[in-house]
Amino acid sequence: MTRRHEQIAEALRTAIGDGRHPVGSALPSEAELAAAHGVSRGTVRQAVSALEAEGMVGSRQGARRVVLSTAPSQSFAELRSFAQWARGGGHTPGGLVLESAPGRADGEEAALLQLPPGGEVLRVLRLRTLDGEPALLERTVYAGWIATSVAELPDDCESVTQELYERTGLVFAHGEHHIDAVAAGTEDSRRLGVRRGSPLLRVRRTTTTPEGRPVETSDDRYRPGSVVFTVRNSTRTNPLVRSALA
Amino acid sequence: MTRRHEQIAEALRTAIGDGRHPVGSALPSEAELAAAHGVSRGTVRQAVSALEAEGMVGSRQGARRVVLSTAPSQSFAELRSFAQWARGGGHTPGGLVLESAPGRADGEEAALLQLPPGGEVLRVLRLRTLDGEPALLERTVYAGWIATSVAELPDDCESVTQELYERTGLVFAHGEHHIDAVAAGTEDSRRLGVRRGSPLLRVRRTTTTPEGRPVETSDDRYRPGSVVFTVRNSTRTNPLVRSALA
DNA sequence: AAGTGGTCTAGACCACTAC
DNA sequence: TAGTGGTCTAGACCACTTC
Repeated sequence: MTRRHEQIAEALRTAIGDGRHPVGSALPSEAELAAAHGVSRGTVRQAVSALEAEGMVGSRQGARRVVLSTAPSQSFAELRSFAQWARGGGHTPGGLVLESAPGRADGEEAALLQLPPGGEVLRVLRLRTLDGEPALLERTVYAGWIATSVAELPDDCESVTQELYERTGLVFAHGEHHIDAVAAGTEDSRRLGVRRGSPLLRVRRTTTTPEGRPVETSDDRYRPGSVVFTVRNSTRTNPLVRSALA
Repeated sequence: MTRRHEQIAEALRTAIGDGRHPVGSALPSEAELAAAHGVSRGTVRQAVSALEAEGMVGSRQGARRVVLSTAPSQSFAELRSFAQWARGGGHTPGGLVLESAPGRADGEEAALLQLPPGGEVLRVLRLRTLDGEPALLERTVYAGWIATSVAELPDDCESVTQELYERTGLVFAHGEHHIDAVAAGTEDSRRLGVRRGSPLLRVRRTTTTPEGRPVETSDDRYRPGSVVFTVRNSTRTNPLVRSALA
């Protein structure tokens, strides 16, 4: 990484992580950091604002920045790719395609994927495991233009994200996630090994390319006790919205 | 608002919202926006990076920014305060304290609130309603130093956040939220009017002041079908983490 | 080749905090 | 009152996309 602001951010993350800046303590001033790293104040501000977006430090005009958390940094890749996330946490991911069939988009799917009504899609039902235990059931709908490549993947493909990137150069860059809780249906309970009606964490998501072109939309159901989602936010960074249903 | 970059961001949000920049279209270049608003490029970049953090636009080096979504902006205040959030969406919030009792922090609570083991806390059980319907059950633990002020609030206080601000000047600035799904227990089901064992969305959160001092930690359980959480993210902005349980 | 966003500099002034 | 972060300017060069 040759970018100075990213180097400085990484140095600060390390210093916070190993206790040189404990939670509750004040960070050096921007001027001090600029002098220490031999850069301008603007570059230092780029670095600390990254930490602020990650929720690791807080700031108030007139006072020094405060360390809020020592937690490691997050990554979109980890959120998007089950396999990358699992390996990053020291777990072993697994995947198995249970069903895969071409079809036509219904009204909602067409809107989410920005396809014409009745456009071609590929529906895939995939079971994901964590250390050998069923963790979530994915019902994914892929837009027609990527369907052929997805259909060619092996059934036990561990990381769809990585395979698609290597085969087609496709990059996932943006995502929208809706989180709620539902009761396990018949298929959910059979596939995940839980009782019918037991609580599942549902995440409905749509992912797009860097250009904003939708690639897939999915309904993921997590077995309780296997996974927790965490959001860290501040007055300045507002990643999460709570929405009421109609 | 006298800040130029915030004015420009708001103008862009409006333009995107009313269709002058449809989803998928390109935004004007930074140079054009700077000229149009009579500011430097740096100020324009502050404005568009706010939209990027909100997930409304995407960007790639060398190409113009792309509109990803027309959704309105989000706010930490809305996430933190049930009442503010509800009113913003045109709903009527209600609140009722069911139980309130002083106590001593157990190990986990002491750690979350940065109190000594056995430190004084105030435990409050509160039912929140949306348009008259039970929406969530809050089990909140307040740090001792704010407990007196909380205990003085009326039982049917609509917005705890706002009342505490007006009475003590306390501001909530940072939060960490852990989201999963659980089955309704006996008390949950009675208070929320759902069957025992039915799925609830659980959010465990800790909130701190701008200085990073923890104020409260809470276990909130949402009735299914009443509320959805939404996260929008990008390669660049990483608000959400998925964590496996031990 | 021209345009665009990403990075970086070296200043300036202001609002707010801490003492 | 001195220090600090928030805002803003007016440049510069580079990597990348688009044509």
